[in-house]
Amino acid sequence: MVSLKDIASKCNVSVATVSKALNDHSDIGTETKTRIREMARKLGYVPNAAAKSMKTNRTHNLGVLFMDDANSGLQHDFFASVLESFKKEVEKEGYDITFISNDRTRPGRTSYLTHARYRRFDGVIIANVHFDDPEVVELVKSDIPVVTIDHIYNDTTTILSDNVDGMNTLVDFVVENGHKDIAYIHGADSSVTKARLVTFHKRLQEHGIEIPDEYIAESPYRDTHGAYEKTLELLELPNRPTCIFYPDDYAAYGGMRALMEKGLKVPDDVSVVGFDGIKVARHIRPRLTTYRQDTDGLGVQAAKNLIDLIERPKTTLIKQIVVKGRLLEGDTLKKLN
Amino acid sequence: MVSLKDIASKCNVSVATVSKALNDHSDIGTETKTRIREMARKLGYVPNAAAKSMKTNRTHNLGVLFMDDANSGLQHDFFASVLESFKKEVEKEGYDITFISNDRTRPGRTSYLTHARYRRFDGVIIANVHFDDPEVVELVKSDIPVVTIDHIYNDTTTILSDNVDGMNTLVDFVVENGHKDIAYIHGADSSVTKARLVTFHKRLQEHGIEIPDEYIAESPYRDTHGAYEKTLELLELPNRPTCIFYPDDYAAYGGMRALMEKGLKVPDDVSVVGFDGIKVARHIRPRLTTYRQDTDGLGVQAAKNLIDLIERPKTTLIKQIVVKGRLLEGDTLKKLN
DNA sequence: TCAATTCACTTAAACGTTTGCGTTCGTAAT
DNA sequence: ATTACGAACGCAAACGTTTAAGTGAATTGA
Repeated sequence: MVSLKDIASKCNVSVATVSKALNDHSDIGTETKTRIREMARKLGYVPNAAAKSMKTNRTHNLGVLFMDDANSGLQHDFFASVLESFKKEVEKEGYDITFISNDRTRPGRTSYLTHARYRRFDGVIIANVHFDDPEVVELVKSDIPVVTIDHIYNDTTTILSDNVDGMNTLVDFVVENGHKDIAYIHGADSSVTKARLVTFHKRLQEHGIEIPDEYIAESPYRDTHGAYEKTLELLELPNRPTCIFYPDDYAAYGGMRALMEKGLKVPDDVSVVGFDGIKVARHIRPRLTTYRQDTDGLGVQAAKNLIDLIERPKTTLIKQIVVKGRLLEGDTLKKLN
Repeated sequence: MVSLKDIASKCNVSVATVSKALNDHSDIGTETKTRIREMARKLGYVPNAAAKSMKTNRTHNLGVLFMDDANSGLQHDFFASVLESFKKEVEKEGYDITFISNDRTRPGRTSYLTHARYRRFDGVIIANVHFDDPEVVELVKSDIPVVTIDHIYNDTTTILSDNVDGMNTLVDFVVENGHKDIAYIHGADSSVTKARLVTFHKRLQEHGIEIPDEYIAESPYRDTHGAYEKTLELLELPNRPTCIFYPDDYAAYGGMRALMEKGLKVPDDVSVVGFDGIKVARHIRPRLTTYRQDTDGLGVQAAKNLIDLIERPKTTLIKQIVVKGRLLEGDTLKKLN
């Protein structure tokens, strides 16, 4: 690998001069600069990120931490989408991204924070984790700039998908279409779930609609089988709901399977509503009626804010940023009026 | 950040001794070792990857290059799955992964190879790119260990999904079920497409089945709309096929939409066969009959081989590794006999 | 008892950068 | 003719490691 030293000796100047020339410092003559740059190009010089980072204390590398229950990792549509747009956005500013390994079982592994320190990440984005995991908390509380997705910590910038708006939008839409008997299979306990569940009840109450307790059930996110089973239970009820909300689109497909097996048509017999707006859902019939989270917006906001936190710490304040999504009208909701 | 120097002065030993103690060299006394390690722990010492890599010329960081036509990036199911298992596998050996940025439009961007050199990746995995892109070729031809997915270069280790076996399996299955009029909407030109297409014709010929040219059409991978349109064209034919092969599962869903809109039932009127076995397909009814590529196997093989190439260059040879998938029997193929 | 060996540690150089400070020199101002 | 100054460049230290070679003391062997 050719280094500054090689260029220096070829050009009969000092290493310092080469460094300054390549970094366009003002105290190097124009003629010398071009001479040096020519030589650098000719020799195929590539700077060494490691050496540079030792002096500058900046790596231009960001850590990514994510890990969900199902261990689906990159196959998690929502997260993959957010990460993809995050990646594109930070690349514009010259940052790379590296995963913080999350294999908790490996012997000799290090904590998330230690891993982040080892690589000297300039900042970290966290999503889809157990936010009360002590290791996650340790990382969040550290001096490393952090942005979280969909979970609020004190003193940490968070990008939130607008779950309140999402649920309000869906409830309004469903009620406008004449539904009153609405069941909700919600996800496992978390701040996201709570926001949606509370909003669900609140908005329906505002519409003057009472939801019996039997209409509320819990099933993990992205668990088609769980949703399938809970749906079957709902169908046993004496007063069957006319519409079922699911924690996410995957779960909705699981529920639809249960309905089909029971000989019920969607949406003629029972309407179905998802949450997420996963890409593939647009290509499958019947198209799912759901709330599409703005994963692009989430990723871009996360990127912009993390970079601000890193590059302009004094003028950047910790904040919560809410990103709205939008209703995706499909074919799984029957108009009752 | 606490460094070796800090530990050294606290322990009244030299920096070298600390380094050796932490790396468990044999020429340090047991008592000293434990004393030093205790202190390191107490001070919260974390090694500096950059400094280490400068001396060792190894970063334990691998580059990932991928980029498809649709720019879907991480949202590409097949690739995301392969990458996920690749990631888990390399993490076992203490490697991290960093994306090689592929934003070709950014001003001041560097080539893939330059980026890889800048970060001093120990190795690189390449998938889903334009393999004839000069920049990709440059990277492949470099001295950096490379493993490619689904594309063969000379002198490069490649992990291949078994497209021949996949197509044979599908053809056999379809023929066994009595189909003779089989159309194939294949993907855009590539080595993968060619392998599948050639096998398609060959195997059918072995079964004594002749496929008219009108039954063969082209539509890009993962393009539901393209598949939709091509399907409509197929349906205009005087002798309608009884079964249609698609380039991938997404395309198959696009095709099914066309069939539904024409009032045709799947599989009663027309059978549909996909290729990929994307996760979500298992949760949607009707379940798609398809060939599930072993993305886990591909990722693991890519990881193992890349690490071999890096760590044991003299005893590792360049090879092509074929990973078989398996038939995923769904509900979209009608038994005609 | 003395040389040879082993043990436990230190020295110092090196990896490739960046950067504050110093030096040299030609030119302009006094 | 002296002083002052800016332009252009070099010096050297520093970042945090690793490692070959060196050193001194204790142990061993004959």
